[in-house]
Amino acid sequence: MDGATQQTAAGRRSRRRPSMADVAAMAGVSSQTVSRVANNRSNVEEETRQRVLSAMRVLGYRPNAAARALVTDQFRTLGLISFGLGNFGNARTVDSITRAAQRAGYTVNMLAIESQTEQAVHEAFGQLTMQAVDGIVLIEAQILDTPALRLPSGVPVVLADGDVSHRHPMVDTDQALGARLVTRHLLDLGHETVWHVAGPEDSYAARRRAESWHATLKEAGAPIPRMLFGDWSAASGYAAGRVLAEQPGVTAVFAANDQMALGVMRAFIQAGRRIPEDVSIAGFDDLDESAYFSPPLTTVRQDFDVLAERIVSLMLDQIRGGTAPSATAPIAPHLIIRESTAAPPD
Amino acid sequence: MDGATQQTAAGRRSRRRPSMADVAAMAGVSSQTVSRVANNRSNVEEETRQRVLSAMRVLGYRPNAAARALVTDQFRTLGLISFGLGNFGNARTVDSITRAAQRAGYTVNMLAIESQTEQAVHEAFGQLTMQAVDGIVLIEAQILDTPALRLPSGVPVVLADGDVSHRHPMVDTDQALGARLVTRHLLDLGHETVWHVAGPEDSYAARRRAESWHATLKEAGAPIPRMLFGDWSAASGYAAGRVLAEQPGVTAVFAANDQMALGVMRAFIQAGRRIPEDVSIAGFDDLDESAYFSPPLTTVRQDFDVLAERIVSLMLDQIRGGTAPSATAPIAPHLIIRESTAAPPD
DNA sequence: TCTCCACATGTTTACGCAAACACATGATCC
DNA sequence: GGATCATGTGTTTGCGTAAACATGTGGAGA
Repeated sequence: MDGATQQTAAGRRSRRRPSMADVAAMAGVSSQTVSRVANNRSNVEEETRQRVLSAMRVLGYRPNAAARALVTDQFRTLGLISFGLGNFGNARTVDSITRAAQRAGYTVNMLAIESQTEQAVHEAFGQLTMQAVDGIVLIEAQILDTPALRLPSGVPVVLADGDVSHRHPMVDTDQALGARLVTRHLLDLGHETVWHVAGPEDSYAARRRAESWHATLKEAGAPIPRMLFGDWSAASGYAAGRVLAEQPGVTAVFAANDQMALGVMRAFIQAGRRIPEDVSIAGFDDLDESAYFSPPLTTVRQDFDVLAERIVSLMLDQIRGGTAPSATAPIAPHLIIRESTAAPPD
Repeated sequence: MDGATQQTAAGRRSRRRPSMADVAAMAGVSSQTVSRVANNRSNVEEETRQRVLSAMRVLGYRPNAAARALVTDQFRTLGLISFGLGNFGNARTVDSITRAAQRAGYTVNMLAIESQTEQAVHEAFGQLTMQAVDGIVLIEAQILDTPALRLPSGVPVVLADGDVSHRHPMVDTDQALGARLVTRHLLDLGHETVWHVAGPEDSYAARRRAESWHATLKEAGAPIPRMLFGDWSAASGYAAGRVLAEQPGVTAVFAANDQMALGVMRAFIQAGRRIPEDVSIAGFDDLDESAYFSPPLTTVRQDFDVLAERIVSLMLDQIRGGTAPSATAPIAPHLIIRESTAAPPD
């Protein structure tokens, strides 16, 4: 009986991951010295260090992240709330943020939300603050300043491409400029006006692109066609494209992202309209793939890396300094002209 | 002087995030009762619970993840090592894993590695084990069993679409079956043989697709053309496509993923060859977008959700049970025939 | 009526680490 | 040659939480 108990205890003990104390015992030093070696402080004699290091190796020691974080009060992890990686623009953004964070020695803890409801954002936020993160990045969240959704304080937050908030630092792409560039480009080509397939109504980026398209047309005195809505997917672009392809007057379409532009192109081609001879199509994002569409897509290039760089540095400022950094100017995108746009047929 | 010190101390105290002790003091209960409320245990009187809850609200209390993890020994976070989200197939996989993990109450902590070198994988692994994770998922890592790269034990690991390992559970898509399906499809259409644009040489998935393509041709007694290599990107597919478009005999091409297939299609179209009348092109992955290429792409659909579901459940088995689960059968992909493939010209 | 038990709550402890402090030892300076 | 200092190491402590154990209360069952 006693033997069995012993064995169980031994089993349990050996299953337990080794701690500093175990390493210390084996190396014949204090656990504090082990700590010094683990954090490679300079004030440890070389011979001692080697002894500790080899004890670590033998025991397979790994520092316990929880204990360390409890003392240092940091995890070197950023929380990230986004709408999932299905949307390529999102995926690119998240990719860039991950890399930027990594360069700063941080990893990224992801949480995807399905919908843009206050409820969903709030829940995600709650879950993430209970997670081991030092700060939270919110992508494309536009409903933060509603009274119902008060983001809990005490956690550094950075907003990217979302609604204006006076309570948190933000980073933004100049969506308006991008939309203006494409719209003008199409108008300058000689098109009487430009149709628009917008992103979902609850997306802030989509709204700003649409507003700017509208303003640009108005400035130019061009007629303003009714806007169509998609959900960023190629399928929704295709659906919108079919509607547009039935209207004979359509000669230029600006889709709010490249995926939808792809769908729009497909619909027109299927309807027997040539691009760009019969109709010009432009997108937004400039995915790596867009240059290989048939025809290659005229679009607006976003600099995801710069965006990510800024997000991370704003985050680190808050984590380290505690100061609220000033807002930075929005990042300017630029127009990439390819073969999907041309002068209208006469 | 004393006043200043006082103030500083007070400032510091107030800046500190409130702990259970603070909530307990305000609610006039012990901190253990606060803990019970926080974990909503049943054995707390309703009136007490409300008192604690409101104290939490007033103080803006959030549980400290580090302290909690130190005691419970779990973070409810999975580490994930992949090659970045630039590749859409990867992005889809990561997206599915994130969602599957979320359903199980876990978040995903990402780390992207640039290259498939032992060094990079090893470093990523090291960094992640020091992070606050309960287990680590490795996607497409094929060099794990080299003697130099011994994954540290003590951390649950699951391998996805990677090299065979006898030390860790794995989940796999049946790459060979997928490649066989497309190749056979093209052969059955009447093509004399099928060219192949493979993924990078160091990718296990790419290698298996290529091997299966080769075997299928051999079985059918078809001539085996020299294989071209890409890096999964549309640009590399385009480069390969230009080479192929110069060879007049090419009537059918199987690209190892949809992005490269897009590039190949572009190259052929640019060379004045019609798809599928002059040449058939097929891909692998079935991105949502592939149905909207011009023409829509014949490809192999991978079920990323099932893959993710299995990965996560294998992970949880290890975390909870500690048992090494048996290997599951590879996930069968299936062929999606669209308009990019047809009988060869006569 | 007394015992026993369910229930609400409090007290003590351990988790693993790093900061703060203490203490030797030997070199360096006037 | 004693004061001063840098260097390597050990000891003590506290971070915030949840488990384990302890206590007190009231009601059910004999």
